[in-house]
Amino acid sequence: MSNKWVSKQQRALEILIRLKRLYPDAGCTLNYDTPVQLLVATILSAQCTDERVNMVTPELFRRFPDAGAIANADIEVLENLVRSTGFYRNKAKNIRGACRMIANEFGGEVPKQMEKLLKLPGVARKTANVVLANAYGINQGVTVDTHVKRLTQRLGLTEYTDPIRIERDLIRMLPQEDWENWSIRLIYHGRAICQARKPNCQDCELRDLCPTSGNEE
DNA sequence: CTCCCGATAT
DNA sequence: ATATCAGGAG
Repeated sequence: MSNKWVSKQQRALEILIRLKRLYPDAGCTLNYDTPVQLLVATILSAQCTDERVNMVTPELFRRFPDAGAIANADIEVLENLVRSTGFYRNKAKNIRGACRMIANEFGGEVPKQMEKLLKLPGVARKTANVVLANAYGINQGVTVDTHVKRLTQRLGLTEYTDPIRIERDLIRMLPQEDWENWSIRLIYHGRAICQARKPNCQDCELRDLCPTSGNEE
């Protein structure tokens, strides 16, 4: 790695420029029609590919299109509909619990405040950030999922392993209007090139900016 | 820290 | 066989 990149922030900003060029059309890969549906899809996406989530949500949303419908659904029916996404008992309980709270306390709409979102069962910073950014265009934080965590560490932009602390580092380094741009493009890059098992550094356009490039052989 | 958990790639 | 997937709760 060249030593012309004196600070982590300078390197992060250059990486952001590259990512925008590499993935100009990157966007949320979960399918949904409403903020409630995005919230449900994001809860289902825990430790599961978006592709798999998109296989179960059409039937789920056809039968239970809004928060009120999911709130009143039979728990075993929900479990069977979401089973293939894994953690299906927790996920069924959480999406119903979240929809009950939304229907009863938030007028059937996903709240736009971080504090209220974090009260929903199955919703922590990562899910809240995804919903706020993609449904409402609100950049309240940086989404740190497994890909963002892994790539931020490999790129030497944080010393932490805790997603909350990693998010704090990224918030300091990046302009707020690019918080979601950063996350979604790192996720694309993590899926396509910098994979968990195989970093694929030979094909990586960020080689010269990455302190761990080439260490995977 | 452990547990939740099915589908898929390696 | 094992690691991993837009994590969260106890």
